[in-house]
Amino acid sequence: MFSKACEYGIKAIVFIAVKSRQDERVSLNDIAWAIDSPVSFTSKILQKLVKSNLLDSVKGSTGGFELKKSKAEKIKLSHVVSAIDGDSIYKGCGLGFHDCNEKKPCSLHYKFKLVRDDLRTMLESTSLLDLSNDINNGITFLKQN
Amino acid sequence: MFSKACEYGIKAIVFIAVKSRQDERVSLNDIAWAIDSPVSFTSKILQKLVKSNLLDSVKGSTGGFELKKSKAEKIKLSHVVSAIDGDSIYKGCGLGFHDCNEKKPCSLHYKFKLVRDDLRTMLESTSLLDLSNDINNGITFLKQN
DNA sequence: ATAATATCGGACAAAAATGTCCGATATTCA
DNA sequence: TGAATATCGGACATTTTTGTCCGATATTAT
Repeated sequence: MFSKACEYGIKAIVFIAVKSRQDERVSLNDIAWAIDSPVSFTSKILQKLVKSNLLDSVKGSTGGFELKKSKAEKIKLSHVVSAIDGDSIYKGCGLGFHDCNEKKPCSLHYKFKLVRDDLRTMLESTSLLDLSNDINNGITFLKQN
Repeated sequence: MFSKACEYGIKAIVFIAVKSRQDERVSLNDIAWAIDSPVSFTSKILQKLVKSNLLDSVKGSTGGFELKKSKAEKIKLSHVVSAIDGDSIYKGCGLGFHDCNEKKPCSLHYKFKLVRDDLRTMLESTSLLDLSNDINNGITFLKQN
């Protein structure tokens, strides 16, 4: 479904959202430990999210990553996925056609569209705030052990 | 969403289903032309589907690939996807956890589960016969041009 | 100032997915 | 029987994804 990079990216930004709401800036190492991901690879993904303006980073001794509070409810999962994997997973054709639509539908079009639009709605309506709330309330987790 | 191999695999087996219902056996070259896919790569994918017992192949001069008529309505998209990509796309965790469930749900679990189960239902209820019907009726296509 | 510590950026490495090539094998037809 | 033609199977090549390493840069605290 999502690439590994995207899985790490979602976990990372959600973890940052959780910490940022209590004004804690987190370092790359903290993040990688918290979500159980390879440090250097995670670094690349975070850089991409920073460049996409979804995250803020601070260099130097007490630096790290943070999410401006005002962004937590504005940033949706769709933005994160789009920044890393692109939007074809929730907007594209199931069989990979570039130009598949009602006028010229691929073999899976009608059945796939329903599912894909559900995915799209889910991604576009779920905010980082929503996800960080669930974690704060102990309902969900970012790490298995 | 699906791998390239899986996209080709679905197109290929649907094309074979269409031809097989009028008792036409099709060659690898015909298939690759019909679905606009790289010939040798398609060959590998078809071999996998044959080994998974979703298809039958016949060697020799008038050989090719065919789908036993009785199989067309029994084989669902889920079987094809599972043979090529595995079933994690419609059964697995959205964040890649091996052991994500109601007891220990990942951050995306509840929202993702709804979409994933829709996908699963769609894949498990759509048969090759369904898809070949739509093509026969000129409703859908396997090739863009 | 300088040392410590953090991200940034580019080069590099390994693994997986995608795609190619060709000889071996099986079947049909003349 | 032998030539033609199809899939099969393995080795190989390319591209993308995943992951590592390290010097450069920026910030903080001593």
